[in-house]
Amino acid sequence: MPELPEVETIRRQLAPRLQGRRIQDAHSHESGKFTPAKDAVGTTVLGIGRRGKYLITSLDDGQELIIHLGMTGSLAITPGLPEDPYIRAWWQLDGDEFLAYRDVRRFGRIRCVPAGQYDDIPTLALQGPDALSPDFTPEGFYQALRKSQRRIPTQLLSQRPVAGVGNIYGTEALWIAGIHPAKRRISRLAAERLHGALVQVLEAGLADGGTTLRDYRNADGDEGSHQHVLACYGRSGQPCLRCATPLQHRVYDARTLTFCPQCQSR
DNA sequence: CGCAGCGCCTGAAGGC
DNA sequence: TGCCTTCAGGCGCTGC
Repeated sequence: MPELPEVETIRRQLAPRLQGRRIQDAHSHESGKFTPAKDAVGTTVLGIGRRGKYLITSLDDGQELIIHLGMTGSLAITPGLPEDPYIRAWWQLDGDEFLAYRDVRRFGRIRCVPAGQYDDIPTLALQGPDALSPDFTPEGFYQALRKSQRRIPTQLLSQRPVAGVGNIYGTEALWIAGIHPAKRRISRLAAERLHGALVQVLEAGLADGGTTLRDYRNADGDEGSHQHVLACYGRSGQPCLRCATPLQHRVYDARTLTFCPQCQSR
């Protein structure tokens, strides 16, 4: 699933190739999740940014084209239109190139909105500071976590205390910080540890070009490599890399969380 | 307003 | 081999 490192990898690849390009035409799957793709036709791309897991493309008519990749979304610039039943939207660029949005499970979402107007995209409107921005501070993170009584992993996935974290990197960070996934309140010190762990795992994931478990591909169609160094996610039953205790997994709030029963205390 | 629960989706994997 | 069930889970929506 594309989380911050995967989305940022794609953003860095697309930015130089999309900037200044005119969008000649567009087409989308009939679902309302994707039909706003057409609203970008006739505009020119000014630049492409990112907030959390949202790609935000600035257009020269004052709109922003907003893309969330969901679980299985990917983007690629192609010389023609690929024969692929899972292309849910495409934009035709000048020079007969296409920006193609592929999403097998259709959990992704495309919107076109006046710049900065995110009322119709609640998660984007309400999300916290991007995890790799200077606005993500240990103290601010601690204060944000204190506002909710939900379990810490659930809070992370809500995007409200911090933006860009999904189950993979969240699971890794909780393992590094030694925080049990059932916890609802953590100390200031633990919040500082979790803050540091989140930055650490997200930067490592980005340096590895993301995590490819099954679907994720970058804009060149390549896999990431961070799946080879995951310490906790997907390793239930295998020995903890710190203490050799077998890792366990349990479902909390409809999400599977893997953790070390020894190192991650309640 | 916070939050729990559900629905959206489809391919892969496991059981029989 | 083939059918069926389960699982993966980010996010929007509904209703308490």
